[in-house]
Amino acid sequence: MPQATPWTPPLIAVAVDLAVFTVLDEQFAVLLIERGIEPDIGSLALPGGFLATASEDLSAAAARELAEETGLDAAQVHLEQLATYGVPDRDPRQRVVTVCYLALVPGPLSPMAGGDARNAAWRPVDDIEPASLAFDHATILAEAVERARSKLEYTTVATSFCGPEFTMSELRRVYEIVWGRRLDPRNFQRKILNIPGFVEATGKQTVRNGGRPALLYRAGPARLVQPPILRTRTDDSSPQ
Amino acid sequence: MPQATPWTPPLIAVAVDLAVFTVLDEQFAVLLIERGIEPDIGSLALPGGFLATASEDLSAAAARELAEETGLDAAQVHLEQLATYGVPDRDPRQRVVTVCYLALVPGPLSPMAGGDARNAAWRPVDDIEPASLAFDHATILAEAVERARSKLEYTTVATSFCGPEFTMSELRRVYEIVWGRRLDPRNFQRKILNIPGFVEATGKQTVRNGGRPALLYRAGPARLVQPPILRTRTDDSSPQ
DNA sequence: GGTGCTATCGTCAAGGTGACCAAAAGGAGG
DNA sequence: CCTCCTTTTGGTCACCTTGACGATAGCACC
Repeated sequence: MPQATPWTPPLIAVAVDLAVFTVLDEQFAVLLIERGIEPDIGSLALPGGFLATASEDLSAAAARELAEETGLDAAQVHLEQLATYGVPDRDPRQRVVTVCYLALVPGPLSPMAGGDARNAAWRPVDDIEPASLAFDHATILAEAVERARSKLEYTTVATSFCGPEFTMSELRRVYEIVWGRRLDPRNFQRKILNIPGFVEATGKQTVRNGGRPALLYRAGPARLVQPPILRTRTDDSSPQ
Repeated sequence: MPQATPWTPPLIAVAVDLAVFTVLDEQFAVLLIERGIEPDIGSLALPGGFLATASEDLSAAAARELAEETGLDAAQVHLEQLATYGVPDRDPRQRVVTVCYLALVPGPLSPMAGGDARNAAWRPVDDIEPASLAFDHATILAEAVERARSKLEYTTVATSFCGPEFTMSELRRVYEIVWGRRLDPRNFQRKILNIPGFVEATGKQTVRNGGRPALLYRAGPARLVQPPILRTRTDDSSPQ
């Protein structure tokens, strides 16, 4: 603790890491970069970096990194703090405390457009070998995946994976892909529509080739869902 | 991001703050200290401090602070990371990033025994004026209170507020006091006993003055509760 | 027009929940 | 010993949500 005597606290490098998720190509995917510098050169890692200056805000740094990697403005995506990781030897170079953020971005609209996409790529979370990740990013990624899955239960963030307008089927596919479970279309629609403020009808409907046109919705003002939409172990477990 | 050029990341003071909660005297209380040094001298604040050395682990620092303030070993209490706060001007002296931890300690057994209890005291959370708290601790405390309340819904941490053995009524009082709601004793007991691993019967029962003796339970191995125990807005809202 | 596909509405039984009655098991006081 | 009061515990019942699933609407293609 600080004293009147000239004791000064130790100074530490603070970084911000991002776990950016999307639903792309019928798969739950995360943005990973291939490291081009030591240590762990060649390994996969979550995008991130140190604070730019000693006075940069944490959330501002997260938004800056997100913009650099995906070209997306933080106002358009869901961005929240996940946790902070600071085991002393997690980086062999020096002591680094990293504040990790969770970002959910819409699917087809976000192929790293405008980002300085050196070697960043979307990877399906089910295909990632934990051992191929640098530092302690396997642990971070596992906690981020679980956070994202549970967030779908008691919040409306699933709409963050969709575009500004979406059908009930598209929203349901988000749940099915992220959870890896099949959901009944009729029960799902009943549940969503019974939650006040989850979605709002736009009045429009899709024009598609084959099948009845679907009504289009946009995200509503509600953020929390109570009671939650629980992922039960029933239903089919094959998402596709 | 780090380059091969001799760019070095800014170094920042990292602190650990604690939101230590207990159920004491039929009230939901948090441990606060009265600041003896500038800035915000005389204000109330969450206990905490800077990392002791540049190589101290974050959770180790939290456990050390907890032991200093309460004399409790971290193995006996529930201790989890809450969030990290790093707004640039939250401390007027210098840039400080603080990792806040949430601790839940048992009730009568923890009156700062053994701690260097300078001016630390339990304060009922309902009696705390937000403006009387230093720095951004009012925000931190509000989020910690909400985290603790919601944790009771989907985990078994409520047993952390009880002693090693407790009655169903004592456990129910924890929920009632933390949530500020009355709960039906019979429905509560049915719900708890239907959750596998929440509590285990000890076979013993209380010897008390008046009323039927209550069975004694201890905490079970379960940590997560599914489906959650929801705090509905029904029931009486007066906890006492 | 028939077929196939998707979306949407409705029905029904099973399980969980809140509200509440009733009984068990002790102490205090007459 | 009996009654009253207390607290704990077991049980019932109506209501709601949920999962499972039948049925219909609306469009494209052949």
